[in-house]
Amino acid sequence: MPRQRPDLKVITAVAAPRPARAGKAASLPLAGATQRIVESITQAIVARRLMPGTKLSEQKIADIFKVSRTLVRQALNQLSRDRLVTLEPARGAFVAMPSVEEAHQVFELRQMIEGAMVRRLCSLITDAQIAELRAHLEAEQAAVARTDVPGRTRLLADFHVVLARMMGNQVLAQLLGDLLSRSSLISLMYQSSHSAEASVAEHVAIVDALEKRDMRAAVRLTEDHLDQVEQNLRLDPRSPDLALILGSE
Amino acid sequence: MPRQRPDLKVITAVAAPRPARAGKAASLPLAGATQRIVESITQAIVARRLMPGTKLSEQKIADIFKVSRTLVRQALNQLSRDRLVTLEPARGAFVAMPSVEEAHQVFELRQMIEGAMVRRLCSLITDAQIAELRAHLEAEQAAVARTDVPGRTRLLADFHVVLARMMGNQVLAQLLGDLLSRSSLISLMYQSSHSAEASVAEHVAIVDALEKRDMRAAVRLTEDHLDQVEQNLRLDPRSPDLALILGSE
DNA sequence: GCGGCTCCAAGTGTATACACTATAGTTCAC
DNA sequence: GTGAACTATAGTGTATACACTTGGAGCCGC
Repeated sequence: MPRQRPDLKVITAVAAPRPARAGKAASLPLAGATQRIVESITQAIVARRLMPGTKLSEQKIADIFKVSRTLVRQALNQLSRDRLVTLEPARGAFVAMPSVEEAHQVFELRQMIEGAMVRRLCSLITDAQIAELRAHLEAEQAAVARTDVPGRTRLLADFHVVLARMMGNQVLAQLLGDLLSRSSLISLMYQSSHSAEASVAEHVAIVDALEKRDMRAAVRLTEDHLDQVEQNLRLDPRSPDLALILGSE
Repeated sequence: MPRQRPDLKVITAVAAPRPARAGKAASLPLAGATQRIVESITQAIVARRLMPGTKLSEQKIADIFKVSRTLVRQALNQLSRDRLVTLEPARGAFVAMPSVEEAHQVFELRQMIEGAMVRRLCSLITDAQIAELRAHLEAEQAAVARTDVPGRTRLLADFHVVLARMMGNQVLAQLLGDLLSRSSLISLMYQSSHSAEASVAEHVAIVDALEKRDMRAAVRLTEDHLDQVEQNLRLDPRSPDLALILGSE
């Protein structure tokens, strides 16, 4: 059972050996090394390879990435601001364990933002963008059909980011990206029972409403979708995840 | 003319000489020293004591706060994530100079979030909270009356944070706090011509609508208010702020 | 035998040292 | 005299060293 203890090897130290950046600073690799670590750990958390509560030892991570603790600390600080890891003074960094309250607040905020987003999108969206969404939905369905769990998880989250990008608002897109990472961690904490099929169906309904430019319906469907996702988390009883808390050492 | 070159002394290195923290960790001074630096610089920017484009030399800041560059770098990294400072590789940290595009996106996002916030607040707000808002409005009016520019600027921004806090959603409150810091920097960049009196009047109108639980009006007034603030920025022509760009060295 | 204390190891928090990049000042060639 | 190349300096980027806190194993006292 090679999955017993959540070992840090799961971080995988990124496959891409530095894309040799085309011109000078292609997109925004401002702090190359640190950013690579942040993205690897973020990926590991979102892809459910790092469990909440797992300790992130600075030296171990430094060894994995072949850098000094300095850069690892920078990365952990960034992740701490994203609320994906918690820093306990003089104790170390741990994969965050969002509280029930925090989970609720994140979903409430998403509902507010995505509701407003879809409302505006109804007036702005182009036919080409509708087509892009349809293509995305097909990818979702395909991933569900072949029971590609990591792929479908990513695609289901990406749907929301794609919508954000269509607003042409980078500030919004980045914010929603952060919230989705947090949501992913929350779903892992409180094992979601919301079936992937249902999510896909709800996404389809939203796109249908967008295509018809039915603002009222699109907003309602978006809010309902997020309600569904939240309602299907196991937050109600006081069984926040005993197995996780105890299992994480 | 002691205001010629934007010297870093304006940071003022915080007055409180370490409150000797009562018990052990009073509220949440997780990373005491670093956080102190972040807050001092944030305050300096929001209070318009640091101009956009000002270089933030690591060693100078380290000397001011009597710490090593290590902690200063941590602070600058955090500020960079808040988009209050820009890090240029191998060149240093500078107070951010948000683009016109970014300014627009920030205000659009605020409109989405605050609109949704006020909509929900209409159903949730209590009479006591209305009273609290009235008290805040009086403070705003008082600051305007005595032409207390720093005070009124802070109070006008705080109004929005107070609304966020009334939602009882800390994630929302922190996000809006960050967006308001960015907005403050934007207002400084593109010298707002929106009079403080007008802002106060618009705030009053919003509270009036909240008191009547008139959801439609409250949302519209909130969105209009943010439109007004944005429209009164000098973004339209291509005079982004030549004086600032050239004046900042 | 059980509870508390002391001492030790592991790991974080901060400071310092060193390498390398960018900028400005100077010099040289044309 | 102007412009380009070179050099020197200042400042950032990363690594390493050291101080201190935490958690635990072992020991002693009760």
